[in-house]
Amino acid sequence: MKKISMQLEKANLKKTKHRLLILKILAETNDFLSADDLFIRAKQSDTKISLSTVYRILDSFAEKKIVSTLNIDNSKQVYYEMAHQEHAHHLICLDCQSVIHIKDCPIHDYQSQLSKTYNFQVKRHSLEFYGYCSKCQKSKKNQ
Amino acid sequence: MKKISMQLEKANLKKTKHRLLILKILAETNDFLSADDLFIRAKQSDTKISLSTVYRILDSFAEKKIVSTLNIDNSKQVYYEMAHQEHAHHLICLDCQSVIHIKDCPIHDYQSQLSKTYNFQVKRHSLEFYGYCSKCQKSKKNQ
DNA sequence: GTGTTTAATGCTAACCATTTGCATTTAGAC
DNA sequence: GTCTAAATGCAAATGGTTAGCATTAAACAC
Repeated sequence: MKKISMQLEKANLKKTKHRLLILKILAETNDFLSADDLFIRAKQSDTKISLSTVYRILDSFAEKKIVSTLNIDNSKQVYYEMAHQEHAHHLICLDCQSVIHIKDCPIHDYQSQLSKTYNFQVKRHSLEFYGYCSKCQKSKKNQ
Repeated sequence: MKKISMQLEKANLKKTKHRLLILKILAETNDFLSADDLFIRAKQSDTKISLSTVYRILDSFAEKKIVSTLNIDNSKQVYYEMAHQEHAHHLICLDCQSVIHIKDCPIHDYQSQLSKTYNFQVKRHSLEFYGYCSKCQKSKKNQ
């Protein structure tokens, strides 16, 4: 059995052609994609799909931790990628929207210290860096 | 001259009663407020105001750095507070939505290191912790 | 103060990402 | 193949935010 459909099996989700298609698209890219990005790519295959199905599939995948989501400040859309096993942070380019993954997490120790100081039970954190990627730094100089 | 209206002066914004009102409401609270929260509070004063005015005022305030914004993961609304001089992070309660400010920033050094490693020019970062505040931890236990 | 100019406001409709309701289709179990 | 619950398509609804345009009000000159 293919690795991709195994994910659905493990998650106890029915293997539908739409779910397999969305999984395949996600598996083929390293970028974060919005629901609409996925919808557009899915339509390009010969499978017919509706946008609400894409949303419903993404919701179920998020619940089962098959995908992870990224909320970019000041952007209204949610972005999705295949979930990695590891906790990660991101460098987000303000110009071209590209995202660089960082696997290293500098604040795990800090977090447990926080919990004590504020008596706050931290469940997760989000740490995102915004700025300009090397490509966009160059093109800005040339303007 | 009052401190509040001085902010408008410094920012080169006309002193209108609506702007002064929004500033006053922001100055009176330590919480983050959504545009709608502000709209509701503003209506309770005797000044007539429309929601689009609230949005426009907040946009101008954000541009002039009079307010700072908070984007909470999985929430569609933007939250606003009077801008503090200092960079801060937050503990956000998943239950009661309360926000605790943390002035300490654990990643300034890390950030400059990142810039070198990835040749990425970091302009800012957002670091938010999600979990349960002490009050909500207690009420969860009692359920 | 009055007049003038330009920005701010109110109102309504538009927008965009996302969600929902409901009828139809399909996967999976028998 | 039959059955049943879950998945899907479609269209309409939702919620936060933005835009267009006519009206009002600051700010500045006089």
